[in-house]
Amino acid sequence: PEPAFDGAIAAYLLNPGRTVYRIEDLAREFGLPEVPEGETPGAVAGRAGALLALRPALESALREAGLWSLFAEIEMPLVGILARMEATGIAVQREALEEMGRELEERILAVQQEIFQRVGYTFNLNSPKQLADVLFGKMGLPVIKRTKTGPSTDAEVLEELALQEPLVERILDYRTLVKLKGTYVDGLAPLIEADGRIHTTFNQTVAATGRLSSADPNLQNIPIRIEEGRRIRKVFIPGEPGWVLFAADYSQIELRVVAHFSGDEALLDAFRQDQDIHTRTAAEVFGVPMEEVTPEMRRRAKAVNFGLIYGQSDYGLARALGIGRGEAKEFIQRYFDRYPGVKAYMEQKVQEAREKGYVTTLLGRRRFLPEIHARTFAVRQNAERAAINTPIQGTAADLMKKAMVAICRRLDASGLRARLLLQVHDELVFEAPPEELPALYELVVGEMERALTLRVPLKVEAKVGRNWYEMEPYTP
DNA sequence: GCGATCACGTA
DNA sequence: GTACGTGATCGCT
Repeated sequence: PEPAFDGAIAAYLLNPGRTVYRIEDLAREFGLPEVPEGETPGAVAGRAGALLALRPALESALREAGLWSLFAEIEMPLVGILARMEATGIAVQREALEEMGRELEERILAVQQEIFQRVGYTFNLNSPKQLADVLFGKMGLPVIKRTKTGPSTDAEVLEELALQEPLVERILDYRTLVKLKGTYVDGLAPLIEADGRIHTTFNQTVAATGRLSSADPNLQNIPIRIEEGRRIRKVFIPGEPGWVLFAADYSQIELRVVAHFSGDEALLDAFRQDQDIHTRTAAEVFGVPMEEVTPEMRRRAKAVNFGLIYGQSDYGLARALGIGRGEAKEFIQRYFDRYPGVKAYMEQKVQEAREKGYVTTLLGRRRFLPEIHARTFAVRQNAERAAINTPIQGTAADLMKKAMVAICRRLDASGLRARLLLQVHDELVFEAPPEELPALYELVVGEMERALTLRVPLKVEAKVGRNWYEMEPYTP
């Protein structure tokens, strides 16, 4: 049975930047009588009473803010959907996970040995401080950048140092292996429950942009980019014999949202023609036909497109591409020359945040940005980037949530046995009997593509596999 | 045991 | 440059 009202979710929509949802605090905020704190029967009863009184106050506030339909038609129905996803969980091959652990352990010991041998003594390789002493003290390597407490030893720094000291490459290997074993093998193993499945918690009131988050464990950050880590996905399997995993993900959802909001002709055109967006951007920015775009040009254009979503600065783009600020500034300049609608859109969002104090998504979700008026430049700039990014990231979240509600409603009515397991921001993961795939595809891809009508088509790509590693493109 | 810090995984 | 969560270390209580 679906809950009718959740005070925390109401409070989240009214201000998604809040971090606590204590009834005592909400009561004060909405002008109710003071509620006693503590765990005495009186305090507990007081909170129950206050929550009852809060309901009409929160409901009126939602209506006044134009958030009622988002609350009633998307967020509340989603509560039950997420609860079911959590209860269902995802099956994990314990044996395979443990085998990966043993293999990683072996490799870690070997790499560690090699490093200690070269350094001449042992130390705690997991301590950035001790590592810094070795690299910048004993070995006399140059400090590339600093954290607030000392020299930085992050991957970016180590990659640069590796050019002059091969040992550093081994330290990078060590970091990768330890991360995989610690977070994804030793971290996940104890969370496999008696049913052979891992049950995450989807948090619906944490992310200020409207996204979900996943914790205990976080199943939204399972490695995929690097092959080494990607292998972790092999242990995530369908929970019924003969079943498969089915995934559907939005293609370039955030840039499509930018195209919709900005109305920029070139961007709209690119998506209407279903072009490779990074290649098209490279062609525009470098002034060549799409056929003549080189991999390097595309790589740079891709960074510009990402930067765009994040509210790019010349400084940030320069860092991402490892180029000078002047050159980065030129790229951005050229981008805005070719995509003037995007430039105008970004300026408009910052202005809106200044005037109204908040920005909104397509479905009216709002995020307050009080720091848009900060006296400190860096703090203010951060708020300006959030003003640009939130409507984009948040609208993508709106779309996905709306699709999830529609999909689950239809799935329930369909008699299909397929189950929704995970949401990873722009992707949904199901387990299903293979014979249901054609119907599941139509249902899921159809609802995702038609969740909202934008000025550009929404594109969804489907994949199927015997585990979360072996996912191959699927069309019925 | 707790919190800050650093580092690093995802979209 | 956006948004998250987790693990190890380290200094503190």
